[in-house]
Amino acid sequence: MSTVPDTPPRSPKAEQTRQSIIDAAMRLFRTNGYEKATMRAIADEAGVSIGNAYYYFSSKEHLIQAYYDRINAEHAEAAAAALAGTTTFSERLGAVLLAWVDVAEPYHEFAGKFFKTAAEPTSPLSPFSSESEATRLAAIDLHREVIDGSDLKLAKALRAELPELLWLAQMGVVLFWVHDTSDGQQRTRLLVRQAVPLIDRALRLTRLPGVRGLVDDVVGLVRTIKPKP
Amino acid sequence: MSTVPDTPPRSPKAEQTRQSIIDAAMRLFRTNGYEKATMRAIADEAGVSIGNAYYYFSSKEHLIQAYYDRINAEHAEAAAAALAGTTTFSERLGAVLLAWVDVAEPYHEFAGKFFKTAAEPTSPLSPFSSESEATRLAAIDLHREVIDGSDLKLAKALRAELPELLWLAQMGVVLFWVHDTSDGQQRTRLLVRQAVPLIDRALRLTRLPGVRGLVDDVVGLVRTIKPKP
DNA sequence: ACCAGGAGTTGAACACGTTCAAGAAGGAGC
DNA sequence: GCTCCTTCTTGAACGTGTTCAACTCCTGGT
Repeated sequence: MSTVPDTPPRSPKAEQTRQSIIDAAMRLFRTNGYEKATMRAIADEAGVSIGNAYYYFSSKEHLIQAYYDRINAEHAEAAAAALAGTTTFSERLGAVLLAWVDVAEPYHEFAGKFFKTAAEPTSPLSPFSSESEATRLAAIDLHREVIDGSDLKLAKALRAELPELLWLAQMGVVLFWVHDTSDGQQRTRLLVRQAVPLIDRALRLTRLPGVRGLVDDVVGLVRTIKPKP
Repeated sequence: MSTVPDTPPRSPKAEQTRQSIIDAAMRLFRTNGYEKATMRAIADEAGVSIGNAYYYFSSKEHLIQAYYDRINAEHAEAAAAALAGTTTFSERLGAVLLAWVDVAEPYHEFAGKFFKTAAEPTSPLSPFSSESEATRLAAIDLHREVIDGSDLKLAKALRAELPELLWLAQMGVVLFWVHDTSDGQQRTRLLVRQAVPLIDRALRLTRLPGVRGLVDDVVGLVRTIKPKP
């Protein structure tokens, strides 16, 4: 769930300091927003020196990662709860996506700033970066669970790639969400509610004679394009 | 084509200074990269003071806009040339997308920095922003031309929305491209070459009995979700 | 010619993220 | 106790993007 710490914890004391810095950062991000929460202010709030904050987190961006992890952890929990008792694919996918919108809602205000940072390919916060691999794989696994616990019948090849594709779709939802200025991000919820049944129908169509070959080729393309061999 | 300048030009002299700053920035971005090209260095190269550079461009990010405009202008030209003489949809779409990759190649190194700026929803550089509407509409029109000049036969509703959807696909290519670290962005070119025929096939499948209803609903969803009325 | 007022220009100053040389604290082996 | 080494901690200092009060220059009106 949690990504690899910047520096491996050595003593309990050190781990405690590490946590207090994260807590301070969380508090200030929430109350003051991203820009106002300077490294000096965070270090101050945590009762340590600036240099010490940098001893544990090699950059401000790395500090934000803790924030990301928290959202992801909350989502994993909320999604698990929402998945319990649902069996249809539509219900399950919708539950997971809407759970994310719910969990992320309090963070929407600064989400733009976070997004900006995460968008840069070299940033450790990028959803495609190696630093966030653990988080990414966990999220993909969640979608695998969505599929496995459902009634969906698919060709083996597609079934194998689908979790990653659904995760990509989720990233699309996030992109839409970040730009969504509607009250309570209603438009994003509308998008999810309407798109999910369509995805369901589309997936069930993949077994159609004329469509099948195309799907195989799409899967082949995905495999060609995916991360380095 | 060109977006609104940060400050409206007053005197010819001022416009000249403005241009010399852009030129200096271009030169330093190319030779030194984004971070090394400091505002002080740019101002120095342009023969003006730091404060003066900020008089014309309210931030370093705003300087990038000039780059954005240049890429778009070059692409429009290259795409028009590449489209001449092609008739099949695959050829035409591929030509436009590959032309973009070609045009953008020299800028790939610091594209991540540009992307970071453009990712923030409130940024005028965001491809979804109202400030970049003119550029966006021009790009969408380019895709309309791709379709209109081709042999593709589609339902009217889909045909109407397709240019925007293709533009969205192009944004997806850009996203992939930004993260593509392969030599000369070969992987992006591979993606385009392989994905284009698949898009072609998928579009031709939309007339299939079982698929048709789904496509109609997707078009309906797109219309529901699109920008505010 | 003069003036008023806006356009254009300047560089010192500010706050920020980050680095680093220096030191303090802690523990393992003796 | 002492020594040595690693872990942990410090704050001054650096370079950056950006701001701003003050300045000069230019232009139109009289």
